[in-house]
Amino acid sequence: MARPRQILLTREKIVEAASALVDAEGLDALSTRRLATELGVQGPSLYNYFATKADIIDAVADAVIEQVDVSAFGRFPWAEALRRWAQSYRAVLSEHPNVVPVLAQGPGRRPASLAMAEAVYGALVDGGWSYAQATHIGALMRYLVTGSSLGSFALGFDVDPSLYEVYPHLRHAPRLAEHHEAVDEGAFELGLDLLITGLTARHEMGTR
Amino acid sequence: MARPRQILLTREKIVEAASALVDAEGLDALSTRRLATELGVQGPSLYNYFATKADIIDAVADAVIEQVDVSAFGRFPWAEALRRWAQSYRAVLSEHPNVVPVLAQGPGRRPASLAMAEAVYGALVDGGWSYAQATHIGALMRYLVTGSSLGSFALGFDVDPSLYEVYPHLRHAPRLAEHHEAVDEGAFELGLDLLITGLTARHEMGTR
DNA sequence: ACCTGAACACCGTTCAAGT
DNA sequence: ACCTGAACACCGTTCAAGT
Repeated sequence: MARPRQILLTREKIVEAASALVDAEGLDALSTRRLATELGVQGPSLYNYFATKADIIDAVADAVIEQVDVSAFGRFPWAEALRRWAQSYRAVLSEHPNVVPVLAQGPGRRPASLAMAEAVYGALVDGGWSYAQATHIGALMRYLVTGSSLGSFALGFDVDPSLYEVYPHLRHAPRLAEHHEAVDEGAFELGLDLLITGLTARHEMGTR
Repeated sequence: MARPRQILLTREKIVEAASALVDAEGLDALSTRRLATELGVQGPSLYNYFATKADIIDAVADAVIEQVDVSAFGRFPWAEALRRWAQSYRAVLSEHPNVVPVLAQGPGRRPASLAMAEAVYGALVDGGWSYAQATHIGALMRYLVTGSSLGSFALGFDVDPSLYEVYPHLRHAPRLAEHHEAVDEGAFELGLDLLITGLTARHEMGTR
């Protein structure tokens, strides 16, 4: 039984199954053997479609970025466009927190990530920022979006209450987990507001 | 040969060797067998000192956080203390970029991380911020510090120049790698400045 | 108490088949 | 061209030894 009577896989099917697995159980749950089983196939079959497991993960990550709405960049001034893009970016990443560690590493050579970076830099440069400043602003936005989408600031505190007896100000930390989405979204909105307000002020002052 | 004529390991020796390995070759290079070899010992021996590999990594991460200078919190008003702490935090993380993904997940139950969080929240609350606001500000600082210390914003672009022919605004992206520390530090300083300036303004307006 | 070899249940990847 | 079983060189972890 070592033959294909018919094609069983496509790149799309593999990416779809891998995305579902990562979303449901995390990056660590994604193994080539496990993924293959999920697809009714043997492990090595995947290598007919992807050179390495890292390439599969890259495809999963790029599929997430494809969902980000960059259309604001044509339709609004740079500050408003930046705000709308960042909000869409965060909304998408929040639905796929397990993929965020991959995206936090940078665009790599993923097409959707590069196209998004191109749109952001283009809009900032068109808006009057220098390339150096646009680079800083783009980086800053990525810190904010990826940081708040890891979704783990609140969850990152262990839930064992006895842990916090020594730390008076952290007494309520384990209860953060109950509304962790609100905490991370609140921090994101605060940061976005401070950054855009501050950048707008500098832009108007000509301090660029 | 299955006996200890004398003790070969301590927790400290293990953490030291693990830190060196992670700093030099990255988290993926840290395997229990490899680490044991480095220590002149067999893999299972490590389990006399740590319950799991994850616990070893936690100890490595906490040793990094121990180096962060939190002394500013007693000596300066909240805004200046926050700035000094964030700069020390980033300086320490920049020397250990491979550990940052662990720290980005949150404090967990690591003592130094919890003590640092306690110091930050205490200072903010003493400075007049509500617990809810202090939580947002603390989260925001972590996004900024961990994001910029991944050190990979600039490095995250693939170096193959032919990749960028389609993206006019990214033409110079591969050359970012040459001065990636400066890019990430610049983005961090810009973000820190915008956040602290904005927070100070809100604090003075009583908008807390 | 601490270190060992052997073992278990996994990995990512290669490759010579087979159709 | 695509799928397979077998194999290679790894993993983290457990456990019954041995001292």
